[in-house]
Amino acid sequence: MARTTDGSGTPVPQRLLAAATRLFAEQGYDRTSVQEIVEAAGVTKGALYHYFGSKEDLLQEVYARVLRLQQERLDAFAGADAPVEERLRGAAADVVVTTIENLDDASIFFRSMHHLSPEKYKQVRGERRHYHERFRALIEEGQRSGVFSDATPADLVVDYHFGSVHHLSTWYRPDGPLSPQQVADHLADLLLRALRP
Amino acid sequence: MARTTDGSGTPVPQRLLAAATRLFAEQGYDRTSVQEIVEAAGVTKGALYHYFGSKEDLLQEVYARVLRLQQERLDAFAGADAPVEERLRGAAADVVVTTIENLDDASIFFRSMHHLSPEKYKQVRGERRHYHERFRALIEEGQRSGVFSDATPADLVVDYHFGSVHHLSTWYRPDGPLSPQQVADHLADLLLRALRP
Amino acid sequence: MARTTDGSGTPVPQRLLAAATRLFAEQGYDRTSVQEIVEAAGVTKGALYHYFGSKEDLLQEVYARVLRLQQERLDAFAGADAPVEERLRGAAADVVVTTIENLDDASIFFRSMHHLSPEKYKQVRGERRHYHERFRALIEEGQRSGVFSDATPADLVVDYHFGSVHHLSTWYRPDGPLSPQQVADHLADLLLRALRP
Amino acid sequence: MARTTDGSGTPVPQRLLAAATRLFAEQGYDRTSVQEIVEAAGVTKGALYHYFGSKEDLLQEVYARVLRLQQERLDAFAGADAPVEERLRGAAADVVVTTIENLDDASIFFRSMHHLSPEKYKQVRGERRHYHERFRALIEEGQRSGVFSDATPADLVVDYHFGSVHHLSTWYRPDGPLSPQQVADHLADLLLRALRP
DNA sequence: AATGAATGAGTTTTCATTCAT
DNA sequence: TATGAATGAAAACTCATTCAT
Repeated sequence: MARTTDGSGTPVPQRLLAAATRLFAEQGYDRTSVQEIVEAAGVTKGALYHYFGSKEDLLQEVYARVLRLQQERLDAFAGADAPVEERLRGAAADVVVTTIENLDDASIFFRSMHHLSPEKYKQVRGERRHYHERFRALIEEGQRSGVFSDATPADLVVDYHFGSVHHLSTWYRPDGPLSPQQVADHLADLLLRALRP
Repeated sequence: MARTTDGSGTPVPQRLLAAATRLFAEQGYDRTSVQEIVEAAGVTKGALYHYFGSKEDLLQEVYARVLRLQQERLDAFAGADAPVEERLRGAAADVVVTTIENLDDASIFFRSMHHLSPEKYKQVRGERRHYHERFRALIEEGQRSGVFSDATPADLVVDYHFGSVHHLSTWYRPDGPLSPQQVADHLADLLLRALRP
Repeated sequence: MARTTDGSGTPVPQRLLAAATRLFAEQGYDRTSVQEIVEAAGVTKGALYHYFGSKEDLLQEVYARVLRLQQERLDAFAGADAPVEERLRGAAADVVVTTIENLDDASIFFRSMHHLSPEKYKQVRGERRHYHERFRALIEEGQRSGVFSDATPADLVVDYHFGSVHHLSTWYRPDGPLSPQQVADHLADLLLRALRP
Repeated sequence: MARTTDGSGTPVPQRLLAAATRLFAEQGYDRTSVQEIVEAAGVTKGALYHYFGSKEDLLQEVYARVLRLQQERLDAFAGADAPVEERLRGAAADVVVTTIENLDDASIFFRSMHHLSPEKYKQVRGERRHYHERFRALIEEGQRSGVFSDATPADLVVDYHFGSVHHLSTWYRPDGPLSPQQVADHLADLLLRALRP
């Protein structure tokens, strides 16, 4: 019975994480008080500090979850058995779809990363860099094999694409004219067209 | 004379604005206290509140300045007497250069916009939309005349490019290998290559 | 036990309320800072805001207590089994005695009521009106039965009497020549003499 | 041209006093800022401090005006050539009428007196006491000659009546059913009825 | 595993007053 | 006679965190 004092049956730590994610996305990290989080999760402050060392830990947990998910998906697409342009297109479109499907996490990621303490920030940045490098390797592979133009450094191309991914949380609305998959296809298409030799 | 009590000769409001811009960019809006701003500007809190109604007004002033500047430059490029692909390339590269030259303003813009009160937020968004529409019109003009591919809606193309512009403040470092102009040329190039029919 | 960190054994909220009452009466609501209140109560600001939502809430609590007390006493006197002139005399004298015995509350009541926010003010006024109406009903009862003169509207008579009650905090001094009961008897006497047919 | 920079032709000090009176009555002394006063009067802060030494001086000026007026009127009524009950009735009714006609001044008087510094407060209290004594003398005169009952000390009777006068600003509304004169007649009547032997 | 009272340093903002001009 | 920039002290309130239970 412990850990699940409300009707939902969801364990307390997950309830806290879900509440924090929503509130951080809606109001920003600094504007969200610990009090609001525990109220939204239906627990008390003591419970939060029982499971998480600090408010910042909560934020880091959100990141950890997102990073893990995205890295797994990228690995799957990049390691597939298919021509490089198909693998890149698949990965580029997939990150768009999963970002849209977790827009809250994405908003938090790009808005609140700098609220982490230097050491945690460094760690997250490291994992992020690793992710980017995997993506870049895909582009370089295509450039070496002549499938992609090498007019632009692969680094810059990666930033060009991820810029548009970050930007999604600014403009994408679920009730807009395009489905997540349509947006993803368009953005992947733009990337591949830009890379045509 | 009362307006320039330190050696610089710079009027107090401008000193405050400069200090606030730097601090907001470095630490974020919420993490910057009014106390820090006035200390950096070498005045007292009373002086700040003599010129600005609130901390938020200071933030809005930063925006107003950036928006004004960018709108002016876009108008100049878009209205030039040249083929549409040259005008688009010029505008697309210019916004990258001026963004890099004012990276502080840009960081603030994309990170702290949501800290404005609803009404001020709406106003800034409105001006921003106007700016985007001017840019989109350029792309649509090229699509209609067949110079650009119309495979992707112009709206999405605009967001694709501005995503990368916003993203600059995340990765661009003045001591990196590329000059602002080189980055700008590469990004404009990617845009125009993606638009090739 | 956490609630009684000083020697007195009195719970923190009551200590705060007592300190606030005394200070509001002595200095007025606006002139009393939250800092002064918590110092007088021997706690910290955080503790105050743990129990009371705002400084204004503290003020309203003072009112609530007074209103409750006075309403109870009036009900007892008005509902007694005795001729109307005795019931009115009893009630009129009693409100004087209890006002003198709680002069601090009374000063606050008549000086600081208008410092409440419009909604809270309205609520207090409502309860106050209810109290006045009970008193007026007593006078009207006597007027109808011919025991009291009806030369003056009952409303005005109520205001006449309560004017003098409010006024007590301006002039009454515990070390003066008259005891609370003597003052009460005199004022009730004036009221009943004025009502003689 | 100096002293009358707006269209009204009213000298600046009087404009300031009028603005301050209205604002003090509406919002209370502490809640009214010097800035609000000068804006309402259409001048700047420097002008205010040119004419008045402090915000408190403004308050004292309001008092001085009221006290002077009321003392003059009381002297006229008390010194008239008429039976004492007519003189008392006249004075008692007159103070009600003039209070209603200057309700702003009255509100300020009874609410903000204690905001004066100790020395100014003492001075105003002194003048006020002098006024009360003149009124009391009238009652004592009637008591000695047997026209009024001496069951109640004259002091208390004065406080009884002035309590209701102070109270006027709490309940009297210009759009109510009774004219100032009617209210005055009723209250004077109550006083004299209470004093019947 | 969880409570909730209490802390104390921090926040933005207000304001009467001064003074060089 | 009047300006308005600037001061500096104080205001109410917030909040992440701790800890005895």
